[in-house]
Amino acid sequence: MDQIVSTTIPIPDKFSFKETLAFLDRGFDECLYFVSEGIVSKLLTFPDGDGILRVFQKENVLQIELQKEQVSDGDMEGVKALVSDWFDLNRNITPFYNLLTKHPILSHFVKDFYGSRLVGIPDLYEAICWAIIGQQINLAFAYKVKRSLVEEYGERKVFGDRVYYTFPTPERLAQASRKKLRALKFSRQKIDYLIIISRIFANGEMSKAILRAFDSKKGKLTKLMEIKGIGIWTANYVLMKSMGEMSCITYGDAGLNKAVNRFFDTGSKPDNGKIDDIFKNFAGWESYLNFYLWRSLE
DNA sequence: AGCCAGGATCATC
DNA sequence: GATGATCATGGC
Repeated sequence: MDQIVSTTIPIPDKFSFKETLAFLDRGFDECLYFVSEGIVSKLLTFPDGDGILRVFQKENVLQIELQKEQVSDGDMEGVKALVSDWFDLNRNITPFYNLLTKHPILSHFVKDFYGSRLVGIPDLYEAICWAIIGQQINLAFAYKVKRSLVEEYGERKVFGDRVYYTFPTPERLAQASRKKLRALKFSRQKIDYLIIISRIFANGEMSKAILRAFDSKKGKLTKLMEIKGIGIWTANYVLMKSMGEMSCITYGDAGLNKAVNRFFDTGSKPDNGKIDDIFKNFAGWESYLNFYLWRSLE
């Protein structure tokens, strides 16, 4: 019989759980968590077994619940850290809002998305794989490909009337069959990327700790881009979504270009110079502007 | 039906 | 260091 243990996180200034849920539940076929009735739930793996995480707002706190056979204090500390990381709770975004407020064109983002935090992908390996999957295909299709991959190679667990999955481990995907991956609608190129990256992670040659050892963003970008399949877009995406880097721009991003075209009188495809021009007013907060521009497409 | 998707690589100039 | 072809398939 499972235990259910709860803890809370105070709601920080300029944080809206509702906005977080709105981003998490954008209508795509997400397979790694559920959003329903104001509750996010997700399967997590621990060294001694699986657990279900549930997060919801209760008055002025975020309520965190972990359902697991045996919940330790360490588990709860880990889960709190995970949620803070996932929803970027430990950040004072007032400086970003100050920059937005005085911007001639984008100031309305403050009220449009008040309290919207940059929702991350805390697991670096998952973030990279997801970025690879999403390269050059529409998001609806990308989510379907991710689902098929997760259902084939991830861990599956039934809780109540729901089927939960975790993202596949690098060890597992490193040995995935190319033929199967082709059947899951991966291109040959992406199969190569996926397997190479999985081997690198399985061998311990890439990790958050390894990236953190580079103190500059440029160092981290370079390290990531040494890996086949990771270009400028993926590297920035990953640093933004998984490493808490605040000055990332997803150069070449189709959605970013669309949003920029909507608000600025740039030609059809804004080049990097044009993008830099727009982002230079948000030094240190480029990732957030990037995220808000994406959100403006919803 | 045809162009575009939250790109990257390799060849070629 | 700039372009162009290629990858692959679904969405709209």
